[in-house]
Formats: sequence, C-alpha cells, structure tokens
Amino acid sequence: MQNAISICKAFGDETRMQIMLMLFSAEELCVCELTAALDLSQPKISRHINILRGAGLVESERRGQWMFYRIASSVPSWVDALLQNEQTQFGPALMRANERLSGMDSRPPRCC
Amino acid sequence: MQNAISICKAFGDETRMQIMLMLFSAEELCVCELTAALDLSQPKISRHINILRGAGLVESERRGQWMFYRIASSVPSWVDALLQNEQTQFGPALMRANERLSGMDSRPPRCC
DNA sequence: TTGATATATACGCATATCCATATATACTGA
DNA sequence: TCAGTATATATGGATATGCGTATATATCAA
Repeated sequence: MQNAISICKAFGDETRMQIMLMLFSAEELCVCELTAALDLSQPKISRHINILRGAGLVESERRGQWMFYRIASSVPSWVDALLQNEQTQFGPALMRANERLSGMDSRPPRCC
Repeated sequence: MQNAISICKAFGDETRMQIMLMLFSAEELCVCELTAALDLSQPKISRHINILRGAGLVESERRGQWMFYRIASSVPSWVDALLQNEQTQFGPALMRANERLSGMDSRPPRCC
C-alpha cells in the first residue's frame, strides 16, 4: 500500500512519527534500540513498526537475533522533506531519545 | 494544530485528500461546488472541511451565502510537494471530479 | 417578515485504532 | 537439546473516527 493516504495514516501517530525520525537520523535501528530510545514497550514498537512497513515506509533485515529497520529507499520525495522538516521541529524530544540510545548498554553489534 | 501529525491525520482519509486536491487545482471552491464535484453529501463535505481547517490546511472566507475554501497560505512546503505528487497519481478520479464541477449548473458567482 | 438556498452541527451507530498484557515464535550459544 | 534474548502476534477493552440522517444557523431576495 505505497500510496499517499496510507503513508499519511502511518505518519498520523506520535509513536510512528518518532520511530521514523529516529530511523531518519540513525540510518538503521533494531527494535530493542527503538524501545530503549523512545522508552516504550517492545510490543508497542513492533506493532507500530509493522504499520510503517505496511505503508511501505520502512524496510527490514534480520541479522542474527535482531531485526534491523531503516527507511525504505523508495519513499516519495515529499516524505524526505517532511522528515527533514520535523527533525528541526521535534528537537528536544528527539535529543532525549538519542541520549537514551547512547546510554543504552549491550547494543547489538554493527558490522565493520 | 499546525503540526505534522495533525496534518498527516487530516490527509489520511480519501475524502479529505480529494478535497485538498480539488482545492489545489481550483484555487478556491465553496461547499456546494465540492459537493457536486466529488458527488458526496453536503454534511460530509462540511465535516471533513472542518477537520482540514482544524489542521490548519485550509482557510475560509464567506462571500454572501457561500463559504469559500482554499489551501492555507502557510502550509509547510512538503504539503505542496505531496499535493503536486498526488495530482499526477490520482489522475482519472480527479478528472471526473473536474468534469462534474464543469457540468454543475448555477455555480456561485466569482468576483471580476 | 417569509421562503429559499447554503452551510454547519448534533445524534446514534458501526467500525477502526490504540493500548497493555500475555503468549508465541525465532535465533543463539552452550 | 535447553536456556536466554529478541521480536512478533493474539486478545479484550477503551477511545476515536466516519457515516447517514435530521436539524440548526446564516444569508439573501422579495
């Protein structure tokens, strides 16, 4: 369902907007990282990620125990513009989320 | 509520997307014109227009008996990009709506 | 004022959405 | 195989959303 209405529905929720902004700034995150960064329950993150995937906004890749998610490569350009714009507006909340992410211990290993 | 989440919620409905696309191509329309163009009930148009107004997406102006609506001048630029993009995708449906609008009799008078 | 037209809102109902909790599944290392 | 970690999904309930119908409000013309 990669159409604008589904995409907008997906963005029309604070949790999902936050997930997208985190992925936008971090390139790639697993569920446990999002859980820690946003301080939300794991099922909640999984559920919302699934909706984002249904809208074609994120791609997933399993690496070991972890599922890594990133923003899909094929999103319409206005989605990029939207995220760029929100990144500046959402400032303080995003900062705190990134701090929690940095402070998280035993993050999954990255390649390289 | 001129924030991205409210805006996305507003766009996350087919009726409202259609209204926005009509306003995008026609500059300014009254409720009865939208009703005719989209072939929907008047209360339905009014209700959805009100939601769009709440999201800060449309501005209104009364002229005589008619309430004219147009896309707000201050919408974020990604909203323009989104509408531009959808205008091309939504093709056939939009065409039919514009035909119904052209075929409508006793449209309210325009200035000039 | 009255009648006609345009628009907005209220109401009741059906469905969708979101949540927390519990549980199932998948993978890893021993 | 088993225990531990990561992720996904199922369930039931609360709230939100959308709809059709009915009605209220606003404006105009007579």
